[in-house]
Amino acid sequence: MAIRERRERERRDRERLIVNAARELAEAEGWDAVTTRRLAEQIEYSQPVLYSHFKGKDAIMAAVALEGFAELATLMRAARTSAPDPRASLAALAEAYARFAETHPVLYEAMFTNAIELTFASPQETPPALQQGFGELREALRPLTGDDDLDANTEVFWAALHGLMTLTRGSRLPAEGHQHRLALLLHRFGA
Amino acid sequence: MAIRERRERERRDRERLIVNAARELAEAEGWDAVTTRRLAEQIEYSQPVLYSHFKGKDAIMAAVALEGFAELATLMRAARTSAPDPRASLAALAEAYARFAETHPVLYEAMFTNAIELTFASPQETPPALQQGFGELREALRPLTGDDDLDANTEVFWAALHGLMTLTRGSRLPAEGHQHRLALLLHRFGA
DNA sequence: TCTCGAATCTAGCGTTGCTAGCAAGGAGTC
DNA sequence: GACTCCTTGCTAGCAACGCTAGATTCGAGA
Repeated sequence: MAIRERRERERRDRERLIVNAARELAEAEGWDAVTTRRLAEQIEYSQPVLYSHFKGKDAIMAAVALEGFAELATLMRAARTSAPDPRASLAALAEAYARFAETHPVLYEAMFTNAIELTFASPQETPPALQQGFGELREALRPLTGDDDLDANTEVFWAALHGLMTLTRGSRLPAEGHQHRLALLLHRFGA
Repeated sequence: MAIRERRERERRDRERLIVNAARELAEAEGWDAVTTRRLAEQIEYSQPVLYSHFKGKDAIMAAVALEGFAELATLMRAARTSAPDPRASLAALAEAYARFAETHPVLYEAMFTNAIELTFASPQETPPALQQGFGELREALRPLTGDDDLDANTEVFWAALHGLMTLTRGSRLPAEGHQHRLALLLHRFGA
């Protein structure tokens, strides 16, 4: 009985080990450096062990992405709730979002560019961390845009934020005017 | 003398052959299916020939992307100039942009998600087709936002448009409310 | 007709994600 | 306490990838 529990615990630990190794490797050298061989070496197990935990490399990346969603949601919540008024609230949230994308580019990439494994915009299947993140955005916008079309407005604001970050990261936009662009966007949404 | 010219002409033809094959293959089966082996087979030459034309696979994708920028710029110009007034102009342009991203998802991916080879936002190095596309957006916005911060406003509008398209394409946003979100964005920018 | 250089191919390197099939070792049964 | 059996993890290898070195063919110019 207790043996089974120990095994399950060890298994969970090893799964965390894999996800952590993948994240660290990606943050240090980019996703291209995250190969199944290097991951296996890192966790000191053989390659096939990875496949007893995850369906494939994509699933490992999805697990890392999920971690990212949870962290982003926490950051957004903190930013939103610690601001004195609705305008500052939205500004702080956008700032937190931007900072997250800047300081964790590799994580952001896994969350929004790769990893199509995760389901979005479906109340049943969308991971809670993702729904929570969207919820933070929505609640920050509510006082400024009203309840009409709140979801759609949230989606548009999020898309704009996301567009700014991806285009800047891929040097499609100069890093220079970043803060200014963020301010313009906030202005358009009433903050 | 004339022999040299013929050779150069044949070489250009073959380069076009490569780019066309890459684009067709990508549009038919996605970028993952575009391998140097399949490309070589398609153009009925051996693999190394590809490398006498392009530095590598990335450069071939960049060439396809460049084609996409030219087509997108043309479409945007047509949309912008054929509308009766500034508001309709911006709406038509956004509509054209969205339709392009929807009907050429693979091309759009090469232009904005992959292919970091191209230089953006640099007057000297940025390809003309790209500058022209940005120019269309700017001129469509000018009557509505004024000349203050026109470039930055254009960048924000473009980022929002881009964000909407990428998030929708990766099913991060439901396909359902797409038109509605587009309308909301236009409304925020005065159209 | 011969020579030389350019153009093109064959063959192969190192790496990738992933898997089949074998060996070890502990859990449960008599 | 000995014996199955099943789980667990490993070794080895497959097919495919981007890319390149070196051999080979072929045609232009002397």
